[in-house]
Amino acid sequence: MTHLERLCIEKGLKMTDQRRIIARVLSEADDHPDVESVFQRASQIDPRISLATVYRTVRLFQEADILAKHDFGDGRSRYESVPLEHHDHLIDVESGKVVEFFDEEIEKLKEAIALKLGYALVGHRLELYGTPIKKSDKAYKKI
Amino acid sequence: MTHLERLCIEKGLKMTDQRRIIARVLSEADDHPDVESVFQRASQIDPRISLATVYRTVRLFQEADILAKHDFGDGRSRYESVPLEHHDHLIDVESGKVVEFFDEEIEKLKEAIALKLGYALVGHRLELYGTPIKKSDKAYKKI
DNA sequence: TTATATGCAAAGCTTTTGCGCTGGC
DNA sequence: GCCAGCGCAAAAGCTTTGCATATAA
Repeated sequence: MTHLERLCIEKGLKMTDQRRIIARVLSEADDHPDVESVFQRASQIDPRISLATVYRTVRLFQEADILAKHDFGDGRSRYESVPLEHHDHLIDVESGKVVEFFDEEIEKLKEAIALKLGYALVGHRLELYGTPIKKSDKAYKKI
Repeated sequence: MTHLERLCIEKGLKMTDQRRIIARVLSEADDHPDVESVFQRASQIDPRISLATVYRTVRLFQEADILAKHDFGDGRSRYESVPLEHHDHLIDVESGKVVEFFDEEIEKLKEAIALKLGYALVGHRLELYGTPIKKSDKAYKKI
């Protein structure tokens, strides 16, 4: 049983074949697939699945807080099973590759800034967009 | 002449009545309007304006780097004239209010993290989502 | 059994685009 | 006068939904 399926059961969600398959696809993904990709991967496992169900299921999972929705600026939503430990994303604007990172210091700052403004932090999103540094680049000299 | 119109001229953009009006609406906005809002405000100044032109114009301004596009997770894009100094956003999830803030330390960290990962930072987005802290809240005690 | 989930196709929303007309420069 | 910009309406892309059928509990 996959990680996400276990979480579904813990949340008391009714498990259908479709949900199990979608949970598996999302659990096994090491990228950040959009709905279309999830649908394609799920269809390969079982063609008896519809795009509407994928949309309904990712929404369900999201509302159950076991799936995170991201928007990397390309017009569609991308998904990622809620990781054990939080992380942020750096998007390579040349290749579209997504690099995950975690920085303790920046996490503390987020909390502190919200507090200073009079808010309790309930969510946060940080995305960095960058181009790979090559030795010839000016930026490389900074290192 | 509004701030944004001046920037348009500096960038050498051809100025039509419509662009001037849209620039004015965006310059005078102290919120983060979506295209529909910009269209409505512009229409009040001059009804001879179409939604398509608003879309084309915000895109043009964005490509000229004089307008910033945001996505606060409600399905449409929100716009803000590029501020003199960069800032991030905290979104009040109860009221939808958007608070702008700037934190030197977090800005430096963004750059440093990208560099550490081998990237030159070309863009970044930080949004905090929070609920207002009342004296009765548990979080209030942290202050 | 009974409420809930699914598939299909239609519709909804935001955003883009083709085309003939208008208007800056 | 010419090329870019505009309005209009159609279409495109992502996502949601109505309805009849199927299925988990």
